[in-house]
Amino acid sequence: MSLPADRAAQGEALSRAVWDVLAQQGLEKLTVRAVAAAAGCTTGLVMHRFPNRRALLLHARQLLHDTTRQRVEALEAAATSPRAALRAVLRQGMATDPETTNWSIVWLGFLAAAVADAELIGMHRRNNRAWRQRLERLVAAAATDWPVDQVGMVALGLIAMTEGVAALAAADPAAYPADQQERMLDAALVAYGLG
Amino acid sequence: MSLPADRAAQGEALSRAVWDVLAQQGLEKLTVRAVAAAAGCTTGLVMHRFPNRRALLLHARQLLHDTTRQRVEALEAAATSPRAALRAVLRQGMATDPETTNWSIVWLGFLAAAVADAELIGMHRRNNRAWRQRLERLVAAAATDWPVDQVGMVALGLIAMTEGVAALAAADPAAYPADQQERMLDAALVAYGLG
DNA sequence: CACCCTCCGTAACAAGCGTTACGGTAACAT
DNA sequence: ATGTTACCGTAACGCTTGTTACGGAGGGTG
Repeated sequence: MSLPADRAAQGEALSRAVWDVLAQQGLEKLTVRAVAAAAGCTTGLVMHRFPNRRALLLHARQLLHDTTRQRVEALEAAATSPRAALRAVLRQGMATDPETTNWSIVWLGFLAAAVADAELIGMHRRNNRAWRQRLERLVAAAATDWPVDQVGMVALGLIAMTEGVAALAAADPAAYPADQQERMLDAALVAYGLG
Repeated sequence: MSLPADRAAQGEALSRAVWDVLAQQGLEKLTVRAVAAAAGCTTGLVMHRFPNRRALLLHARQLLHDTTRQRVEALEAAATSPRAALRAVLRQGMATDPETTNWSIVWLGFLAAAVADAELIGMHRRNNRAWRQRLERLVAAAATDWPVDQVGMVALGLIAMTEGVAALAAADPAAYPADQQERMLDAALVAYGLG
């Protein structure tokens, strides 16, 4: 018989295949056949697991969010101070190694795909707002005496900066090496009074 | 007879149609037929003007860069001080109105399309490096006594922040209204000592 | 052994894609 | 008026796409 765990594991593997195709071949080549090939199966399995292509993309998008959330929560729990937690969480949002670079490319691909898909853009907004709230909480914990306005503006500046440098570094890794991104982040934290 | 200006104007109109389709329908629907429909002509004209779809995209991508460069140079020339020039140039890079929001979506679409296209990614890198040099020059002019390292880090932070907030605001305009972006920019400039 | 049910690979389908070839139209030259 | 040339709309081609339907393989159950 087929345990639900098996089906879930297959869905996860297919979602990972979606990420791979998106990172290596781009959104235009993100076809059901390409995903099946990347997962080492046929299109039959894919279409038996998901009702259609969109459902596959939606699942992969949500799994991407859940995965990064788990990773971020682990970083947050392991940090020794509020400022260390803030820096660790921001750091993983940049593209400082092949792994995070891949995630940034995949993130960009989903964002581009969301332009014409109401459900995808809805997921992006939910996830991004949660992400923003998390960072506002981290900034508030790192600067307990700040007014709410300042917390919001600084959190927004830090979110935008890391998101932006991740995209830039993903598109041109040679021009945006890891140490420059880290020094940029530290310079911003110091400038905001969070160093 | 057909002056070269006519052909150039047609190429420009088709490129604008590419932007429209990219902004309103997304990369996946960016077909030759959709571009022709947006331009009010048939696929025949498109394929007589450009050898193939890729050439059309490359032309539209380069024209996007040239257009923004012209706009930025006008802003820079009209500024009354180095700091005003820096702020004006950074400001237009965000998504603070429907026009700049559209440009941000188009920019994202081209970036996503560049993942699988060596020539598109090459254009992106050339243009982005020129953009970065421009901002380093503006930051250096606004803070004449800074060491080169600091100029580079601050310029990078500002570029990444505006690029990032443009993407976020394009994907979720309600959550990132124009005044929040502006206040975020001002807060960052003040924090960096460029207010 | 026979039966059945689940799973999934294979093959086909219509639709949409980029691209090509043809044919008509309008303007200019003679 | 007639021939020539440039321009571009129309229609078709082959290919790839998402999706569907069929059929076989494998393991429980009587």
